[in-house]
Amino acid sequence: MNTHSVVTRFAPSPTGFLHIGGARTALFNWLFARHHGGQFLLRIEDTDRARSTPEATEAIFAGMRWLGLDWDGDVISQFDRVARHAEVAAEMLAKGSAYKCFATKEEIDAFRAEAKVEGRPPMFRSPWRDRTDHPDAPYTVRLKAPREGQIAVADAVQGGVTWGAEQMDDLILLRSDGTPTYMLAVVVDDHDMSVTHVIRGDDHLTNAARQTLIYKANDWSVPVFAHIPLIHGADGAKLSKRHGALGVEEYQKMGYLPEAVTNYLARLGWSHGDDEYFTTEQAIDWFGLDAIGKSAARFDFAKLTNLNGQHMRAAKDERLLQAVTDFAAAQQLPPLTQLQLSRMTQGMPHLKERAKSIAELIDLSYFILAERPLEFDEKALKNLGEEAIVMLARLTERLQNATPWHADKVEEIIRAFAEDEGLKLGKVAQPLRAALTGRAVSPGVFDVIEILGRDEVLGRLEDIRALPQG
RNA sequence: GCGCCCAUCGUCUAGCGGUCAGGACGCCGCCCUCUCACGGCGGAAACAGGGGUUCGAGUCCCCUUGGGCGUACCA
Repeated sequence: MNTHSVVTRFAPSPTGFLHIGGARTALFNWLFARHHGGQFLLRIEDTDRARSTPEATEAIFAGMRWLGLDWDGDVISQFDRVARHAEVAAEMLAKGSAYKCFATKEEIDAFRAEAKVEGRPPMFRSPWRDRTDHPDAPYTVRLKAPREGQIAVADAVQGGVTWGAEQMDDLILLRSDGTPTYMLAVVVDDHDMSVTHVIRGDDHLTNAARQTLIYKANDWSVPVFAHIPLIHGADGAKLSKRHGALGVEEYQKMGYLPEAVTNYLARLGWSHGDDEYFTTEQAIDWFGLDAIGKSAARFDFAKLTNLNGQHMRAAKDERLLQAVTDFAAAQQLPPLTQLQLSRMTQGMPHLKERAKSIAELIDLSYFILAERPLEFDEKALKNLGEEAIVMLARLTERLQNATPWHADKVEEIIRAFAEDEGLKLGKVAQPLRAALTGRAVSPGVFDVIEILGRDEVLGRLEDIRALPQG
């Protein structure tokens, strides 16, 4: 074990569910830590008391668990650390790397308004930066940012990025009510947690520069930054609910497998040669910051769905069965009966070949889940005309004597029947499928027959005689 | 406005000076076939534009255009 080499963290604010973008950020941090045998920490950025909720925190935990992103150690609450943040601010004040600013919100607003009119940068320049007189009034603690030179960030993904010092303002560390700002809290927490690699969305790139200033002011070592490109919607615009910026639990409800979501997310912005389909273990094996691209990716449900189909086909039957029951529970469907469960188990090898999601698999399982008499969809009905029903009645007689009741035996009988009737197999199989499944699409009829069992098959064949014609 | 980032098929991407610009999803056609799916074979489909550098540019530099992000006593 090499726990000291790499420490990453995921630091969501608990203001909503774990959306897909956050999930990918978490995934990258997790993959990187696991690849290096390091630690992956979880910190909840709950300093915004008004917007943070315990439900959201719970949703984030649930989402990460579902994806299999396990974190090390205890979850850190940023809010619990406000005293520590204030302490660091006090130290900076004492060292002179920060100062008390007595400017009021109104004064700052006025400054900005004036700057805009005069075409100057809207960055506030506090008059209190170099003053030593301290009125008895509320104040904020500001960083005394360098006014000259360059500030550089060596980003593992973006490369070297520099800003002129004139682009940096004296950002607020502590608000006038004494609470820390995000900028201070993140740096202090990451430092205290010994985070070595900060992997996050590239919307934070400029924050990296400002945060670097805080690290330097405290003589702390700066972590490796890796700003990964954001995910966009299918139309290239910012990801919204319409596009898939849903909570990860929504993906579960749509019937996606976590390993497929993980696979897809990993491929968004990261690549390993031409590999498209891979397991989470392989992703851990292969993952590295150097193979992360710089441009934003669009979310594509079609590809996710395809990957999901591949993962379903590769999944063990029992795992899929579990996913089915979980899915049913999540959808608040009635739990499966013993009979349904056993038929489902038997049918799984045939079902999973055809479904690209758990939802589709369940839909395809209608013939397993339904009770007699079946409901027939339109396409099934088209296969059950008068002639077909009479034909199936003749077939039923032969089927009754099938022994053993196995797909192979049944196939033998049906093929012989078709030949005797002078019909192509399809002319028999399609009506038969319709009669047995209520649909025009299903696993192979011979398999369907074996799964359903003699009594059920014969029963269903009898049922269709009652079908109204016309 | 200012700053920063980005730009290869519709989409995800490979490419790291010399390739017929490769793969995957999706799409189209054919095959397999009891339906569907799987699988197999084939096809259409891209280096945003313009300047340089170089014997040679998708690859390096500059500009334009188009996107994105940031510019809070939010995180």
